Amino acid sequence: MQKKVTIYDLSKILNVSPATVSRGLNDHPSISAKTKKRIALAAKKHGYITNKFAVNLTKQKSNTIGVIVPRLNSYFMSTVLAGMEQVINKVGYNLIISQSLESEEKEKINAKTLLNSGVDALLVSLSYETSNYDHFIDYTSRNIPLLFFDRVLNLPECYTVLIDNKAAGYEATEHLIHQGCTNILHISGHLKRNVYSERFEGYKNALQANNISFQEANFLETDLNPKKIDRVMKHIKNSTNKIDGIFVSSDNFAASCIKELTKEGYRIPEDIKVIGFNNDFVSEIVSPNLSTIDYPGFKMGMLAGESIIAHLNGNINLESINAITLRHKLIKRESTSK
Amino acid sequence: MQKKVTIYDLSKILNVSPATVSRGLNDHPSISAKTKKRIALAAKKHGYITNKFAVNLTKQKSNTIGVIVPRLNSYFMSTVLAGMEQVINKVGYNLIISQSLESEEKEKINAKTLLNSGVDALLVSLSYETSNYDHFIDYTSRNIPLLFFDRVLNLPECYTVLIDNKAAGYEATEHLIHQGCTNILHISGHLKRNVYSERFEGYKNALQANNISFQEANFLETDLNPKKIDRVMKHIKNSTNKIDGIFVSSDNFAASCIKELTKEGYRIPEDIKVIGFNNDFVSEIVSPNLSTIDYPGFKMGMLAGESIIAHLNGNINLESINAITLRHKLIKRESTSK
DNA sequence: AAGTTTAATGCAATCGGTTGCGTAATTAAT
DNA sequence: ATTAATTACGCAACCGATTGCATTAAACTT
Repeated sequence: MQKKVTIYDLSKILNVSPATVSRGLNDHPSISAKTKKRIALAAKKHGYITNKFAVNLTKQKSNTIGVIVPRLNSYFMSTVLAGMEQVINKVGYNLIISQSLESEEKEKINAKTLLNSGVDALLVSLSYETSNYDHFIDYTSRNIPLLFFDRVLNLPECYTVLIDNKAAGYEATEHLIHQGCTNILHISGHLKRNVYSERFEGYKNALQANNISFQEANFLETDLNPKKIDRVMKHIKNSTNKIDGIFVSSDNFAASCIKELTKEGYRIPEDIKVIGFNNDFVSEIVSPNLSTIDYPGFKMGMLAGESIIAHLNGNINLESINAITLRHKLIKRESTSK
Repeated sequence: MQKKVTIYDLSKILNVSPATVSRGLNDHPSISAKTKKRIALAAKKHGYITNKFAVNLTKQKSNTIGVIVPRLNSYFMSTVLAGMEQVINKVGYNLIISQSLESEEKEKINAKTLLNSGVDALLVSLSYETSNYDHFIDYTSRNIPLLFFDRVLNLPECYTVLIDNKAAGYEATEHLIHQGCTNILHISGHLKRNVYSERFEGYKNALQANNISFQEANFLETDLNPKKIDRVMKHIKNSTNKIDGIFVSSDNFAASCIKELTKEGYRIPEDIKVIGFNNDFVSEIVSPNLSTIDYPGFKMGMLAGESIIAHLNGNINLESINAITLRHKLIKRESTSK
């Protein structure tokens, strides 16, 4: 193994000071062109690579951004991350990614770990469980920028990137109503999270606007895990009024519903119409095709990444901005046709 | 904003030397219990957090592991990453994740960036394109452990985690044969990558073992992008001998095939039987259910993570091990039933 | 009581760049 | 030719923790 080459080694080789080598490598204006060339050549020749540890220490900056997501293995989240990674890498930053696995405890630990490892900023999408937010105080009190995306939190110092879930929930529900549904079941995630509570709001508003009274029995709070579909099926079968429409807050779960309902003899969309959320890949695969809300995950990731970078570079100041809302889109497919 | 507290601040407050504070915080045996307690208390009281930049510099180690994957937004990859993240976080390491987007150029850049940022090890799944491997020399020559998973490379110093793709390809193909198929199309990814070339080998071996001669026309090298399904459909329609079985190297693509074939009037599995690869979520959603090869992504991630950690801790030496092969499993579903 | 262990802590160098300030060398101005 | 202005570079402190090697203080031997 070759031992690592430092600017001190280069400075000896070139007979200049380490300061000159450092400035030369960083293209500092006060170094002459020839000297820069000599330095660059020597650096290449001896395989010099800058020791980021030392740079980080002096600059007190790691060029690294932390991310906490509920889970990595979801189509939506991995798409968001792909967007982030793309813009962030382009400007020389790195992404440290960790998952909370929907646990508040793990989210806290991750936040602390990332704080410790010196991330320059933190991007978070909250876990299902989280209801105490003290672990973010460490960041705000240290002026480390904090940005929430998708599953957000309305802290005064923080900035959020999301879609208008209330409007989207409204549109999805109204679409079902327009297609003739009158007794619509809403299968939601945990209401603690904005994304679900707001879609629920939208759902209720759409009902009201169309003179349909909301029934408690038509609301199901779940963890949207396709493996726990049984409870939903039981609920549907046992409902007193025949359910003729379902608005599910996740495509995966909606696809499972379609699959299971079909198996039980229900015809989709004739007996029950179904609409999902996310425009996941499965929505085009399931039969019948799933109507859904297009959710711009990749753009959300890019935007979150761009915003945080711009803030770090001092180009924009997130403190004056509250939230960025992305455009969503209703996608009508077979599962809700008349 | 509170200014950051250092061990020097604490040492002044407590009237001890910085060395004592450092040792106290690290539970060094030569510090008395009372002093340790005083130090711990003061640290908590003043919100001290260790400056990882300084630690990294002295220790020349970042407790960070780099990962390069082709894409983040794939069900399989995000599952692998979830496995890695889980084991790696548990032992106090962080994961820096980057994606090559199937481009050799980007893979090279990522490798360099990660090297620069001082990762302690690198985990790689190769891009489609990559055919030159010089960017990994920087790692091997510096004795930075390098581990390939899934899409691997057989370098002497490197360690790989994968499944037996040849056997899996054999089983998938033979299953189709057992179900009565005699003219089986294989839709593959780029043969440059082991995962695809070996499945192809397995496919050919299974044909041969069953006295079916391999037809060039029954092999399609693609990039497995569902958006480019047209070419495949054309191929199937134009094939001289009626194709009665398809072995696709990806569930997503297989699901798209089923969808499209059904649309064109083919009956699955009566006219054509289809088997995929990966046991992705969509395989259970598509109608008919897709037979496939179960591919232990989460375990693969865990194993890769555990191996690299064990190596870094000196518990095992990867240099003596060549490859770890995980168990796969044939999953028979409706798409290949008789 | 003098010498020897043992326990507890401090000194100071080190990791590898960065950067404000000073200085020598070169060029421009008068 | 002398002074002023640039240009090019070096000095040395600094970022914050770690650690080998003293050193001091306390405990133990004989």
